Amino acid sequence: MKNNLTINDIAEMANVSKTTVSFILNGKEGISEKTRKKVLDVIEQTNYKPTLNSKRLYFQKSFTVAVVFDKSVPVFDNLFYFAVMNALLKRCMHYNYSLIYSEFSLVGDELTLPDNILDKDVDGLIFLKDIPLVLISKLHTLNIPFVIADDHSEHTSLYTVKADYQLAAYTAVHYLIQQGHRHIGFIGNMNLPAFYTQVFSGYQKALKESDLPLDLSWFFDKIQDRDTTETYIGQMLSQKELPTAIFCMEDFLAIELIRYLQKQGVRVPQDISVIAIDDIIISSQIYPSLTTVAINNEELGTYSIDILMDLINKKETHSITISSNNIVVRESVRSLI
Amino acid sequence: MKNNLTINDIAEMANVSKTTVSFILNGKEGISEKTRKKVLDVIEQTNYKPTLNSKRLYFQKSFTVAVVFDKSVPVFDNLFYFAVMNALLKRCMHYNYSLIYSEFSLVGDELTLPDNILDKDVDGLIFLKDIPLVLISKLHTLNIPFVIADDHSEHTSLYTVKADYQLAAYTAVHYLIQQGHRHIGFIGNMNLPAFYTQVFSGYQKALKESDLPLDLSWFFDKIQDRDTTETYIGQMLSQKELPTAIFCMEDFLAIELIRYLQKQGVRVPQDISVIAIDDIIISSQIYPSLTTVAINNEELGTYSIDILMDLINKKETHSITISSNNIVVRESVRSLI
DNA sequence: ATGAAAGCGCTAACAA
DNA sequence: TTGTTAGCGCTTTCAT
Repeated sequence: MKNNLTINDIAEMANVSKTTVSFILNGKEGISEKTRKKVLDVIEQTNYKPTLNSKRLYFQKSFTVAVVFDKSVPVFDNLFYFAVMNALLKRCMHYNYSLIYSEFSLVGDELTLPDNILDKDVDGLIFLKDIPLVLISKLHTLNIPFVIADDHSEHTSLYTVKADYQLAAYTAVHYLIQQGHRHIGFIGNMNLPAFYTQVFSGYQKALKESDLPLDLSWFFDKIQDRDTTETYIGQMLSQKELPTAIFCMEDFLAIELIRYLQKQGVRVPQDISVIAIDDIIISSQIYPSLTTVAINNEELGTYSIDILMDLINKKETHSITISSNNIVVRESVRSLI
Repeated sequence: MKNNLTINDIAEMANVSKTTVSFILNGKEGISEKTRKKVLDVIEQTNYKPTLNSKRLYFQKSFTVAVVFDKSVPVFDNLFYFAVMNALLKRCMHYNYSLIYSEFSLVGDELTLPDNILDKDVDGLIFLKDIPLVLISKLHTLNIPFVIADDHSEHTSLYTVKADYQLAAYTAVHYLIQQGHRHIGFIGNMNLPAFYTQVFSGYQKALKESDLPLDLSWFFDKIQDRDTTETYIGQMLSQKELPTAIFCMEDFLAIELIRYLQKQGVRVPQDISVIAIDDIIISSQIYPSLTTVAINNEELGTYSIDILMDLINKKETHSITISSNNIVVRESVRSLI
């Protein structure tokens, strides 16, 4: 039961040269059916598997890509991206690539990348969500191909897979209006300006379409963390008139909002409806479960790898934006009609 | 700016042999300070990095380990393990190993493993949670080292890192008793018999210690999925007398329980307190946030890699059980005293 | 249609 | 203390 058969062993056993074996393994032309069968028989019997390490050396490639998380982002905020990872993995397997799990950090202006990236021991990188400029330029000097999945920036020189968040926001707010809501609040943050702009524009478009005004007393776009969330929600709840529904830029904001409303004795959706964008794992697990616009993380992952493979193989390729109007109706929105 | 410097280039530039360069790179003895400095200068100037691919071939190792998820387990149930992954990654980097993200599936008796495992393109594997017997024997015939993190089985021949769930359960229930609870329900499942046994024993021990009886009308250990959860909780709520607190085997059961109780208008913790084991990410995000016994996923990950490295390097090693009595007090338990 | 031989970038036994 | 040399297991060019 020796397990370390090499191509030489197979060649010997089949009475051919290793070139022949190699040709057969790689499906090349110019081998007679007879020898092909003979060799394949030996391979079958011995259960021989060529090792990748020789190929890696010969081709100067590692046949791995890394998905690189931002270490400074709390794991909770990354929930959305864990779903993407499964799509990445699936697509990598399709290309016979391995997917390595990795992370970078940027504290102050101190950028840290793992050794396997610095040593160029990966053929390409996938980032999730916008990445800082210093990282982009570092990657350019390293000359390593990368794709940003769920990018929100407006860089046109990068390879990205984006979701259409304007459409997603429009879809969410339009749904609220359909359900009879006329007083619709907004909760968001401006951490990612381009993202904010898209979402706000979708929100605004839906309001305008139905001749609804934008009421600033229910409009909070400077949420930073849990504390500011509480402060702003507190402010909103102290108004004489409350919105009947609140649109949140991201599920995780909505989850915090719901948590806070419940804490204050406000019932969701009886008193206030809540809707958001993303459809992260836990949105279906909280009470009330969250009505939201799903972002197709399967597509996000699949296209990212496709583009990255094109880059690795020096093929022509291009960025993609996926449509995002798939509303997932759950319990957090009440119908007023 | 040619990027593909090899050890030969460095040797040439420093006027030494590549052996010398190799020795210096690997910190071997027997090189004069003078040449060492000379070579290191060249390396510094050129920013030369040896590529791993040659080493991989020479050492017949890939310098990667894979963390292998069970594909059939819903992502939500894996939330606990995503936290472990960060510890795995950190420890892998410490050993200069890459961590590849991977999965297996077992449908019926059809076991599927990814090619990079079958081709032995990883040096070792980490599994999270108990794995099926067919997989264990497959791994043995493949002759690939593996460690099971958070195993609950009683196999003594495997390398595992376990948490002390008996202690965790005892800690949780003891805490409830300390808070004045005398009527404590139990919700769990028997999917993993050994796990169940441990947890039940901890629950029982805490009750017995305070001379509290085990009331079977509040005892449900056959939870399967959401539907059975609802059924059983329904049964429990229809009793004339209710427990003041419920202990759940896992956070995710507790989260479902809370969701269901709220749906029925039962307030947590005013009407019923809830406590569990795990401390998954979302337990702090729901309302009320969940009081639970944390399992130290940092240790779980770190020790798993340590053991795996010992196995890979053919060093003597042994399984570990980590202590687990760290209670995280949040909002879901009410004090009765 | 098949084989001989060189080489990918390292490590390490052996020689000097 | 340093250099020469032979691999590690593949792919591929060039002969035959």
